[in-house]
Amino acid sequence: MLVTEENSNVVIKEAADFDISQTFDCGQCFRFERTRKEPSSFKGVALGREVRLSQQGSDITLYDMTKEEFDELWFEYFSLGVDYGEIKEKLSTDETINAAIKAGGGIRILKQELWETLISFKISQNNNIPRIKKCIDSICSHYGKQIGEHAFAFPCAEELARADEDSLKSLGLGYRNAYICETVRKVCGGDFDLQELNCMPTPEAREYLLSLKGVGGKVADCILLFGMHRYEVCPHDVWVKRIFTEYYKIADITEKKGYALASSKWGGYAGIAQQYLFFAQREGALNKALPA
DNA sequence: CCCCAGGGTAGGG
DNA sequence: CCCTACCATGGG
Repeated sequence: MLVTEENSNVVIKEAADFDISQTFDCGQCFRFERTRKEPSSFKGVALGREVRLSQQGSDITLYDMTKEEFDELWFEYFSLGVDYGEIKEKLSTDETINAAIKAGGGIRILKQELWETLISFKISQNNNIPRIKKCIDSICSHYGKQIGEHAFAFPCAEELARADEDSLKSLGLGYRNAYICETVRKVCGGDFDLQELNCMPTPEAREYLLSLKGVGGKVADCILLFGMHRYEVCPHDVWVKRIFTEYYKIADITEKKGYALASSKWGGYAGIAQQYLFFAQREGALNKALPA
């Protein structure tokens, strides 16, 4: 991988194990939209900034960016210091996961902001991805700082606290509105500390997250994986349940059984395995795979 | 009218 | 520990 600055853009050459389409379409983030199919191009907001990027082969261009900014923010955001080749090799233990890696091996787990991840995945419960995106966009355009002509940053807790519950509810959050308001109050009042959360060992961090209304096991795991890079955490969602049942022939999957199975099969990278499987299953790429 | 969506809560065994 | 009704909202 070689990173250079050319004509006010940053260019990553020969980026290994990185496909921006797979990375943005695997359901880990909700604020990037495709602008062109070929070459694959995306536009979105992260870390309080509007980003445009495109990919041709293994080369990726980030527009209107300096090398300094890339080094400071985006190298970590895209997890470019993580060796996914090595991870995939360790995960490659049966036909099903191999098929998933073949389909989504360019996924990188982004290092998203913890606060945004927390609120975003509270919204995700019993909801679909297009509508989750719509809710988050609406929250940002109403309460976030404007950072571009049509771009708004994700609002911090204090900014969200200015919204009364009725105004927030009008954004289509449904019953999740009350959960979000409670978390906003706790964070603003110092009763929930994100810095502290970030420093906790994973089991304690999970328990701490579960103390928030509207955060159950699955949402907590998404926050641990996508906002804190706890790669051993395997979010136990409906798609993974189906995969365990259909391809690994485990009947009556409960949350507990799912965690135990994921941990024994994929160990410290169970969360990354889950991303490959989730993506591949949604793309229909597991159909031809043999049962494990 | 139904079902589903990257589920969680409350309440009961 | 497990099971279930219910929870707003929108799309198919």
